[in-house]
Amino acid sequence: MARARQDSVDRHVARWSGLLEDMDPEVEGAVTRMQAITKRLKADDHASYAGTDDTIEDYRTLHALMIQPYPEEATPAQLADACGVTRAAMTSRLDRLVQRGHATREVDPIDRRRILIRPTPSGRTLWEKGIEAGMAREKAALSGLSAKELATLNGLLRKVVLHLEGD
Amino acid sequence: MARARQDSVDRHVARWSGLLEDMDPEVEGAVTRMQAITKRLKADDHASYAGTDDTIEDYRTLHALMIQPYPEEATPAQLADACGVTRAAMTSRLDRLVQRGHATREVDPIDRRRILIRPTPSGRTLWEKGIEAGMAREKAALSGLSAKELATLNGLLRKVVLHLEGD
DNA sequence: GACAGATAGTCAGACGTCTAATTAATATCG
DNA sequence: CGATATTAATTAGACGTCTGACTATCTGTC
Repeated sequence: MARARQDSVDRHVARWSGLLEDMDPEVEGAVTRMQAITKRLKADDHASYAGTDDTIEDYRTLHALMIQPYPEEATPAQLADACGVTRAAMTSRLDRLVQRGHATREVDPIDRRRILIRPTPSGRTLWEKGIEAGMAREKAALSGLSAKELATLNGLLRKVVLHLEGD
Repeated sequence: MARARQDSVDRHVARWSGLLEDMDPEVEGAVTRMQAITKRLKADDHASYAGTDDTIEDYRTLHALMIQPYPEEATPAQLADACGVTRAAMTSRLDRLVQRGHATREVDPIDRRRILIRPTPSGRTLWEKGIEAGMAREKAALSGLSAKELATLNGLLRKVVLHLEGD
């Protein structure tokens, strides 16, 4: 089995493994690589909306709205949870989304504390375009792996996530 | 071989795989899991400096400073590259670091456009404390994997990074 | 039925980052 | 030698997020 070529993370880890004897290069490498990969994906996501009036956050909020259990209607709190941001952050996301005509805000007549968010046709269009392109970017990023390798990677990552979620 | 238990990502992917037939659950799962893991690590990093006057960015800048080829002396541009932020961001990081007495700024006498950054004793102390704790957090996050599994994960991630770096 | 507590959403202020413009010093070349 | 281009660092203004405070509405209990 041929030794894999070095990536930038190997060089990065090698540089300071000399200074710190109790560092585990495998831990450091895995963490640094996951950070590098997600950073790259994030940058690509943002870049894909450069030059448009919309943002990746617009898309992600709409995506959360579309896949709600009760589809195409949700409260800000539900969307915030689904997107992994605070409610305050969702308020400003929704400000932009409504202002650009991609969604509507409406007071829930049953519980007047709650606001119901619904996508408009233009919001639906934005989501449909975004989901295609987003899946293509993710697929391209992982296209260096075979189907079998990808499944193995995913299994190991699931194990890590299960551990982080406290079993 | 027992089927692995479901994590939150499995449930997340399952919810919208019904709506989108041309989604690859393995790709989506791997990407979402890497994002979840790095997000958690980031949150833990920030939390570990809560209640102190210092931040994880202070630590990371100092870390870059310590592992420079020419140790313990670097320009803002070198630190920005090492930390993966812009020079503008490094300027404000250094403002805080210098203001809190963890580093010094000095004009390079040879090329007076350049600034030389050096850690102070308190900066060195902050780095030493941070590196221990940081490695412990990373180790804990990946402690659900055996040494062999971790090596396999790392090999697959290296392959992805090499692909992203254009071979 | 009134009132204390919980809950939904928003607002205010801070933080860290980004891009683009600016200032200062050095390099290059006719 | 002087004009121009390049390079290093900073500044200005925007963005998205966060925490914590605030308003409005609903719930439960006496």
